[in-house]
Amino acid sequence: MNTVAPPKKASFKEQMHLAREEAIIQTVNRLLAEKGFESMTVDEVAASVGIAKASLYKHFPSKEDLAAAAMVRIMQRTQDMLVALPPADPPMTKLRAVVRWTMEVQLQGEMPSLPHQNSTLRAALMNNRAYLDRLMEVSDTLGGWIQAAQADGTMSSKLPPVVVLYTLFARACDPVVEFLKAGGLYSDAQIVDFVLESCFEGLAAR
Amino acid sequence: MNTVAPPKKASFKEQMHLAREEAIIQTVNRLLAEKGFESMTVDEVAASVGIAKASLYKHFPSKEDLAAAAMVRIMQRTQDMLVALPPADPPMTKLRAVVRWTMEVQLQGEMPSLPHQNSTLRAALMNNRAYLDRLMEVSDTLGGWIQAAQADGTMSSKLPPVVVLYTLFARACDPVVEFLKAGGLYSDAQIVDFVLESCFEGLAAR
DNA sequence: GTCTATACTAGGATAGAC
DNA sequence: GTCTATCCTAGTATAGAC
Repeated sequence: MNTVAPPKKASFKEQMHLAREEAIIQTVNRLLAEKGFESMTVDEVAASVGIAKASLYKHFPSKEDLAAAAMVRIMQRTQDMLVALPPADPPMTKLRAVVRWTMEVQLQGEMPSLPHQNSTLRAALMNNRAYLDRLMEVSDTLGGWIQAAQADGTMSSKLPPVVVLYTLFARACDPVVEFLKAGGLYSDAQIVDFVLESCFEGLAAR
Repeated sequence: MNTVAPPKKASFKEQMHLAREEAIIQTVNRLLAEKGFESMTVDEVAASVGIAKASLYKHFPSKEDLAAAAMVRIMQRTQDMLVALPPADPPMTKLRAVVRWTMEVQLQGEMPSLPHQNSTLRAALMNNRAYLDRLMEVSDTLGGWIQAAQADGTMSSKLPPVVVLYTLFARACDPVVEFLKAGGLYSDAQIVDFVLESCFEGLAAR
């Protein structure tokens, strides 16, 4: 008996494996948001997850891969958020919702900060297919909405779409959010509203 | 003879000393802009300046002090720029000029990036009187202009002045500039115009 | 105040037992 | 695939001669 491999048990084991990796990635994500790639240490990740450092390296072959996995995950979450938006909404409404969402993630301390120009992480990401694919799809989706919004007259046509795209991406790591949060004068909801206002309406009076 | 200390020679020596330190700070400034505090190494600084690492440590007692000196210098440059603006210009004009200047500095590769939340540099700066004094004076000057611009109706009054202040500061390290520069599609002048446009006029059509 | 040489430590990665 | 123990490089900082 039992000459046939039991698929359920294998699947269970695999699920445990994936759950563990998910826990790791979540921790890495938080630490990346908190201190950035360079200041985050693998010891710290291991301690925070509650496993030995060597075990971490069984899951991910390097610190860069560890961080890249977290970056892929946030990109995936972004993609999921995009497809969950009401398709019937006008493009400008969807773009505002996107920025709002990224700032909420940031306020939760779950938005990993951009790797710096020279970072080894940047290089790793530029060779990471999973990351680049998601980044490209997100860019395409947003790019389409930007062009549509410019076409229907709700978005300024003075800026090339790529400039708008980068400007929206930049809001995901806007230090203004962090500063206002640290100041403690305003609620999270107010901070989101302020940054949205400055982003879309501008600083000059209308 | 020569019982009186020769002030000229002492001054010359001191000037050499200051010139050397200025060269160091300039190098540090560039490296901070290029790679950030964590990725910048003291070896690299020493090599780039062309002196031995131990000599560096005669000038500055630690890597943090080294970086802090560069941060003080950029703050000083900012202060100097502010006082050089035509006093008769309307406040909104001056604020635009400030943002334009910070972006030009960034495009020159001379704008050190903000230290991350958890960075040891951040802690050092928060204990650095020279830095904090300059930061506060710059903030006060800009804050005054912001209130004046809101009062004369050229700047939106929907945002608290401190939010506007942080938003302007954030433009000094806006990743949009870096991205557009890396893209190579636009000239420096165009990049500056685009970011200024998005910052003051906003993304929504007017 | 500059150098060469070196001490010391943090931190990324691995060996090898279970 | 988890652990403990260890390796080893990179990088901050210092000693000591000139």
